Amino acid sequence: MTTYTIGELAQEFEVTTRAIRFYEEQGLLSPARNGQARVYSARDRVRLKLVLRGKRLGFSLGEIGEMLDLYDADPSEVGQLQYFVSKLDERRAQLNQQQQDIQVTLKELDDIEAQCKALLVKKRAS
Amino acid sequence: MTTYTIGELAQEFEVTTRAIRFYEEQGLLSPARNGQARVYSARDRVRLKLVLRGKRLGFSLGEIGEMLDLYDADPSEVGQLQYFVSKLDERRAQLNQQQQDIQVTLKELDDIEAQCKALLVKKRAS
DNA sequence: GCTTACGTTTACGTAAACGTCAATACTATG
DNA sequence: CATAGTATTGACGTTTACGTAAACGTAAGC
Repeated sequence: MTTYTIGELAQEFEVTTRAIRFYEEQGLLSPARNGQARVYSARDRVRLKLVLRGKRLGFSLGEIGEMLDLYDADPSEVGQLQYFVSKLDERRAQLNQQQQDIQVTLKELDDIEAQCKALLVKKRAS
Repeated sequence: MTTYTIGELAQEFEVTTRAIRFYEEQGLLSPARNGQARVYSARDRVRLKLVLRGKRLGFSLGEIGEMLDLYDADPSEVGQLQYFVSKLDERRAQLNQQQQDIQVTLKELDDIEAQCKALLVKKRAS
């Protein structure tokens, strides 16, 4: 059962220990303790990974928290479960929107680069 | 030559006028004036659209500013042009990373939803 | 000419996401 | 055992991206 110190995780994921502690303060992580020192399990590590992925996607820590809840919640009541599925759809819609945005933007970058290359050829000719 | 008032744009894109003025303050927009009133051209509208798309992708206004520069800059010197292309690649890398993140996340959402549906079937059976 | 609607600037307030000390504790090593 | 390295908990500071209110200008309609 491998564990990690806060410093190890910070180094692996290139974040500061301050950030990791802050995520804990926000309820996104809850590592065990050895005395007063934090001890991170494999599960904690995965959660941190998910947090950082969420950040790269531009989600707030609050939203990321909701997503983490989706991952490990076990909705016992059917009503809750349906609310749950609606939350999933919400996320999916956001992510699909992002995908579209990205594709449009990537295409635009291609166009710009093409113009640049054309310009370079022109310059080389002159 | 169609133009827009700040209120029209705010309504169309569902942002506050305050936000639009703030984007201007940050150098992302520079509408013309009629007296002291702002007058937005089609180009300004496009830029606002790009700003909002950038936001949906989680970019900071600073980064969005750089991207806007990429769109309409005309790099006259070759050195600048190469720096330019490197900037483009940088953006592309970020967007590709985001695409990967999204696909992984979407797949995970699918898995979770499948579990939910299985759970619903189970409940219906009981 | 007064109200209503929309616009303006100026300025202070605020939430989010950490950064940056400071003071202290634990552990390992020469 | 003294020092170096890594940890801890406050607590205040900072940046970003606006919100919010105040005080005022202007054009339209009754």
